[in-house]
Amino acid sequence: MIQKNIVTRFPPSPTGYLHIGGARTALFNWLFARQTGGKFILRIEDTDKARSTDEATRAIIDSMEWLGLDWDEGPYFQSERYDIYNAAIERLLSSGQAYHCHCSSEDLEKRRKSAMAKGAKPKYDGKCRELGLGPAPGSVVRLKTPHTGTTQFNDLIKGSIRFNNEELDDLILKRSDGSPTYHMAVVADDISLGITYIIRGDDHVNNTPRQIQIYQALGESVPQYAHVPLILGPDKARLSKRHGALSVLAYRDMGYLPHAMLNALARLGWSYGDQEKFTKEELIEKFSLENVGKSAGVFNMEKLQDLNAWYIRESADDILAKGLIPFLEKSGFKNLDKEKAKDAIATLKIRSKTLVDMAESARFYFEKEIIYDEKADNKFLKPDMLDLLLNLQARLEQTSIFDQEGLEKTFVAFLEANQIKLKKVAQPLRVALTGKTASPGIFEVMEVLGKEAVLERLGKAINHIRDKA
RNA sequence: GUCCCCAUCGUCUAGCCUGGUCCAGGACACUGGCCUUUCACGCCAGUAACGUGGGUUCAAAUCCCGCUGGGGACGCCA
Repeated sequence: MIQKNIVTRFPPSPTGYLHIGGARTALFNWLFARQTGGKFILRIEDTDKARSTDEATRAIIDSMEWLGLDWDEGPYFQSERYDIYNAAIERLLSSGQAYHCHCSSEDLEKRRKSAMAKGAKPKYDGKCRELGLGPAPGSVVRLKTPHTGTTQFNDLIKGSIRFNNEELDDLILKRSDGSPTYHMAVVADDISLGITYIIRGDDHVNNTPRQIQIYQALGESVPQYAHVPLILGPDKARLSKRHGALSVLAYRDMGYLPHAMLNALARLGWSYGDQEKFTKEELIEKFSLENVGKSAGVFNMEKLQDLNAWYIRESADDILAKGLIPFLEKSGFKNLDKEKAKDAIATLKIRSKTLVDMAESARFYFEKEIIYDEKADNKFLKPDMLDLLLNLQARLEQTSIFDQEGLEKTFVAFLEANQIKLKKVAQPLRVALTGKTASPGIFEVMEVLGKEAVLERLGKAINHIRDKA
């Protein structure tokens, strides 16, 4: 499998954000290139001027960068490469492999419809094929394709795929406005960039024989193809906007780690035995087109979430801090104490599914004033706890060692003296310190908060209980 | 409609090429239990699938054919 000079590419059209299907295609191309020591090229297919935007280009690049999919060349912009396409069209024209066609698009549309109505495949009828017409305003250039025989290729994922040439028609290479069509631009670009492996979505299978015919007409060697099955929505229909969050960047904003995303994307359609989790290095080492499945799959958000939770647990605190702080800032906590944030993260990481989640549960650490959850307040901050809490307050005031170990010792003594179980004070204290009934371990919370804040919050809770009585 | 592709638990998948070791394995989700200062984590257990009909064979999830179902493509979009 290790070959030199392997070149792959990812060619999104900047008509929208990068969605998870595109991201997976990019990932597979990237993995294949990295694994073989080849090159990975980014090319922006912006020949459709009406629909392409700079904003979309930006979003695609941001997404790639967030995922860590770096490219060796590019981004190339097709809109800047018309010379290459025009040269190819000229070559085809002068060798008689292409011809000028004067049929109008309205006319063609009519003929397509009537063919469909008759139950035939709507294809160009070849009206201008043998007319030997020259260029004219409004005319296009078409490829003169073979009518007989078959066009076949060996797909690296799906195996041998064969089309009867009579199914294919004379596709347009150059539009009436002079711009190249998608097929022409892709093939000319892939030739000029030396692409050897084309890994793309399943929806291009039908385009492949047409593109192969262009390679053949140009006398160029055809690259290897690998068509990756599409990603479907939960309703098994093709993924679309109505399925919700599709943009890669949306997952970033929901607090997913890029590596979790990468791992989830890789495992959608590809597998390596029973292994579920892969480092980037393992992905590069173990990926293979051979192990990409043939059938379309549904993107499983729950699995992504599980993966994300796992990677959060595994990540170092300072790395998580970098990711988390923007989310905390977004919810209004500016100029945070980074050390405290790191300590907070250490207590939160095993119980957070996403960074958004974590930022939410971290609030109490940074909040000036604890707001008690109503139910928690009613259940645990009751007058009959007053004596015990006062007793605890007194004892904590005497305590100088405020780390988990020291606190545990203090509590053991305190519990023994009062003949109670930890359970009895832990919940009221938790509510006093965090406002909620669920939080990290009580000693962890106390250590991160520090003696001063603990006593302050405990004091407030005591006053709050007194107000009730 | 025509062409192309696909078909294992709810979902992602292993197994299929090289039939027997598969009354089908893993993961997520779900259910129950254990652990426990709460919530989690962790651990243990459980529910759950070879679309269907035929053929080949001593033997089929695995090979062949039909059917059904799903997806994709049929643009001067990419």
